Amino acid sequence: MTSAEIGSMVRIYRRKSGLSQQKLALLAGVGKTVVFDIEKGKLTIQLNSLLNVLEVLNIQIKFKKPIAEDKL
Amino acid sequence: MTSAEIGSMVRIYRRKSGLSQQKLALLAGVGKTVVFDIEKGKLTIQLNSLLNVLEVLNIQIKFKKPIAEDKL
DNA sequence: GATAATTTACTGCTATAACGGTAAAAATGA
DNA sequence: TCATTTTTACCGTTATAGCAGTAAATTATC
Repeated sequence: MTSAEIGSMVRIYRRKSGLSQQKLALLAGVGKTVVFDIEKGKLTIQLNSLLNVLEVLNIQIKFKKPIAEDKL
Repeated sequence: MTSAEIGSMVRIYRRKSGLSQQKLALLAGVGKTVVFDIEKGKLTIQLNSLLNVLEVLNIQIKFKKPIAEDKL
């Protein structure tokens, strides 16, 4: 999953939610520039900002690990 | 998935990989402080840095979305 | 087509993340 | 136990992300 893919995913689900970038930014507690940057695929945003935006959009992060933790 | 969970996950798989924080930082192209901060659950790290670290550890990010994109 | 809303793009400022260096604390191993 | 490695922590400096403001371009709505 690249940052470009993250960006287009955010855009798709933001629109699906009927939110403008500005409203999403407000709800996520970040500046509108950050939402714009995320959708643009910018790599140098804070994890913080991305997590807040994803939470508003109800998108959960999961990790596909090489080995399950209970096998370690 | 909180940043604290991300942090402990990184720590677990870093150790499993037999890497010190310093070596992981070197491989990921970030400073040792960043690896330390990630494991500590710091929220204000760059997405960039996290993605680089996860890639070294062979951990893939996935997203659980409210609605599949092909249904949109 | 005209109007309004939204997105894209740029700017300067401010806050702060990233960095390497250093050192103390903790863990590891001989 | 002693030595070595690793982790945790703090520091000053530098680079830059985030921010609001603005405006142009694009898209949507009427």
